[in-house]
Amino acid sequence: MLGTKLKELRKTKGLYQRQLAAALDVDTAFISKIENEEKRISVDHILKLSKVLDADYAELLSLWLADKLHEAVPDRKTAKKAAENLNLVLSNTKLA
Amino acid sequence: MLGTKLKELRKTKGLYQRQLAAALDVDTAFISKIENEEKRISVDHILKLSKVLDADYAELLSLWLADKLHEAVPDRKTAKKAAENLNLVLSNTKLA
DNA sequence: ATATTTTTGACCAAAATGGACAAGTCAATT
DNA sequence: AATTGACTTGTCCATTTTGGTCAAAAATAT
Repeated sequence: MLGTKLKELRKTKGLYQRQLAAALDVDTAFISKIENEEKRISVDHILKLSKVLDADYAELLSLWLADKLHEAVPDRKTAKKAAENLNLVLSNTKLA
Repeated sequence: MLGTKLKELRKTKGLYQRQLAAALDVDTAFISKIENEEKRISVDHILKLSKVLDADYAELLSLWLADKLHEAVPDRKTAKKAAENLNLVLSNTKLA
């Protein structure tokens, strides 16, 4: 999910992988793998990319989270239930 | 979050760590660390524990997910936003 | 045809995971 | 005060995962 989204964002921005690679200080092979969901991206990379791509960080994060969830819980219904529950849990959590 | 919840569940069920350890085929030291949030628990362990503890799997999963999220995104507000977004993402996903 | 971009496959070091084991602590009994 | 049972803590280890690199191949313009 996230990789595909990143690729879309990059394309509509008219950027090359090379430019994202520079922003993260990695090579383009790595970017390619991220975009094709072969490698997972770390959260601080997401932060940087959200800036370069002018995208909403939290939105990208939610895709990252969705990937994690689906990886761990293949059953979509259960995953969905867990995600709904997550919001309940978090809304009962006081913010600092 | 999850470890603490598991400990509570175990206590109210009047079980010993020993019994959970048996269910997962690990030693009690490991259970102790899970309950005290020193080690992360895997998803299939969660499944087993949900049975032994007679708890809702999806609910436990949501705590597992919350832990993951907070680990990766220390900022609570951003985490919350991402979690909300997650539901949007998942509800637009067709179930198979 | 050739230049540029992207993908693929093999590989790697470093870190994280999932434990075991021994020894220690803490309460409750005896 | 000695023992027992439940839990915790520290150290250690093998295996797996992460986070990439590099070279070469394949697509895609030009």
